[in-house]
Amino acid sequence: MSDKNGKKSDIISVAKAARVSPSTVSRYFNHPELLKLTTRRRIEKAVRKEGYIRNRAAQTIHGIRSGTIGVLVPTIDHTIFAEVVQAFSDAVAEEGFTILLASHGYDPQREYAILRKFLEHRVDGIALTGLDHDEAVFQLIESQDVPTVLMWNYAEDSLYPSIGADNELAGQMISQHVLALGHREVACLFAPGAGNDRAKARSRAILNTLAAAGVAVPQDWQLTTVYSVSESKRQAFALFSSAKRPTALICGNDILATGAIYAAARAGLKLPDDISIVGIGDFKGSSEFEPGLTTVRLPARRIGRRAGMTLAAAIKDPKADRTGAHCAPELVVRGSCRAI
Amino acid sequence: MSDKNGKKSDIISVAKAARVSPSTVSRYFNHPELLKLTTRRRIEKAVRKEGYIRNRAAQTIHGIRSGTIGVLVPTIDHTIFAEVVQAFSDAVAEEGFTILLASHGYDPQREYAILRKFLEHRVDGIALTGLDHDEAVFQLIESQDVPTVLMWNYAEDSLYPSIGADNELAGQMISQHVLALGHREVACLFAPGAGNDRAKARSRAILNTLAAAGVAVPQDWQLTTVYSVSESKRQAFALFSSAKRPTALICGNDILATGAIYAAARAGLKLPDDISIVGIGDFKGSSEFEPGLTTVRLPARRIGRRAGMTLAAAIKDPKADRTGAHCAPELVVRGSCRAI
DNA sequence: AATAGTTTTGCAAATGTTTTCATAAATTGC
DNA sequence: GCAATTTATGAAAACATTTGCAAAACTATT
Repeated sequence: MSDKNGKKSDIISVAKAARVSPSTVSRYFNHPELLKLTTRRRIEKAVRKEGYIRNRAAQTIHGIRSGTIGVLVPTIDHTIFAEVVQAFSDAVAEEGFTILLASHGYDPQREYAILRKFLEHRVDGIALTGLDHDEAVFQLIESQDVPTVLMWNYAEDSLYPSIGADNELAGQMISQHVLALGHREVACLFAPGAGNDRAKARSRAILNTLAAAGVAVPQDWQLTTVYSVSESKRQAFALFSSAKRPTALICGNDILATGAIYAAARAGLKLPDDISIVGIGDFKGSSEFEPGLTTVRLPARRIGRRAGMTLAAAIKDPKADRTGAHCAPELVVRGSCRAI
Repeated sequence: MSDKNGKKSDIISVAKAARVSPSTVSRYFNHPELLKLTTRRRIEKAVRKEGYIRNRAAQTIHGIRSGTIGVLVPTIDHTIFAEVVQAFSDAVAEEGFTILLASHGYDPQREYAILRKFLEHRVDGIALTGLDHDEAVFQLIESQDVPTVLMWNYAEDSLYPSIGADNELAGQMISQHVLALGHREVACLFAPGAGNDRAKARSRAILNTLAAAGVAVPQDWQLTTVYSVSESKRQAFALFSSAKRPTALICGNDILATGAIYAAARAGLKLPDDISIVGIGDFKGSSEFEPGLTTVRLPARRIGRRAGMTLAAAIKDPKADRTGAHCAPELVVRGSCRAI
């Protein structure tokens, strides 16, 4: 706001320094091609001298885009979301947008409150995580009609363009693989479904696919644990220490699988001879375990990038293609699951 | 901007609906205690009916704070930064701020450009990662005098309040531990120091501490690798497969150590009997390995939270205490490093 | 050198708020 | 029931810009 002399530097002070009118300075930034080369130079010098920095807030009240996009994720510090956010941010940065980032911790109330905040800032677009959201959330978006995308999960009939993987399909793929390898004694380790349609879709699909093949997962082999290596390690360890052990453990995501792998090590079980473990996600590092984790890749970076590009396009051109995109999951077979 | 009827809804339309003047509506939001209860009710109803959402952009040009803080990290999708950002975001959210997040990928040019963007948005505060930045960056901050904190690394004499761990000390601590356990054949695996004062400080301290104890690390045992499990695994595997093996490997951070651990598994080496491996960071999950990773904890969450609180305080009260804070690193001894 | 045409610039209104100051309304004391 | 306070509201200026329109400054043409 102030240059080295402490004077505030606005478009007017620049205009004075360049001996032109404020309008001309405005044009210098917004339509430079309308200016004579010499005035352009003069203004450039004045801008530098005054240390002037454009004020987007003042532009925004003229209906000009704010250049911000609100990104709302459950938590930032989970590999998956961090990757999506990184890719998203990079993609929209190329188009000149900056992201407002917030996390709601799976709390619908907070999600609504944050969304309101985003709208107060007059974000040009909104990216939410997952398909399911409070009715109030959708109403708010509808009423303000801000371009919106839903990331991470994919469904053809989602309310807003969804860009992500079909989590149901992912669950199906991994269980089919496990079945194909001959496993019939299968346990599951899921993330809690509350406020998390991705987790819900996966566990549903896994259980259904197994059931369809005649494999029923007993109640005490259906474990649920928060998204955390240590928690899943504890749970899996308990499972492995019990009298009857499954031949395979299907985990709702790779983090859970990581915990399970460590639990197996602690329990003295060798992968994949003593126990098969699979995950969903193919997070950074999942390929590096010894043996590598068999999983279903959900292309986080691709999703983030694509979501960002779609949203940026929708903002720049309201008539742009607003259909979602399915970033197909992909079975990645490594050494952690063997045939029986 | 528009309610369900497509009419734009601003403070004036609300005023009309409530049959009061715009000033009164403004007061309803900013100084509700000045209003009569009945008018307050009337306005409340009108706001709801019109679906009005405050416009921070319009407030901001009145010199009112924008309610945003610019956070600039090298990359978002590395555990450490994700954790810091999460904690930071939570802390400032409590004070009503939303973060503008961007990553520069260790490119000073981009850092400067992003900073400018932040300032265009009239952020109320800025959080940068690390102590070292381009002269231009500091000049820009200086000229706009925006409250600023430097996160992650700590130094008493930093240009702006720094809140983080003393990375030099961390490097010292881990190498002292390794030395104390009797290791003399020590190899190192560092992250590249370019544009990364944290990495630089650590490797410097490690080498110095070892040297001071009379342990010289031969050139071909000083490995450098990008921040990636797969890369460090490759490098460590090469090291472990060579004719002469060190008794201990000190890694610049836990991610690198993770790769090294997998490399050991692949090379058929048992931890800690055949090789000792240590890291720096104590990232999520480092405790769960079998055996757990001996490392130096850098309290990411505490740093993020503290940085957020300090910055928020500095914004709200320009005379607030602006000294940094040292979140001391802490040696965490687990099973991955044994005495010789 | 005058005219017509084109390019460049400035004026003034507009944007959505906040805030100061003044006025109107309500409350109190008598 | 009236003046003196106190409280609640409105009018208008201010904030930092953009933009439509008109005026001024150039160029090209004759």
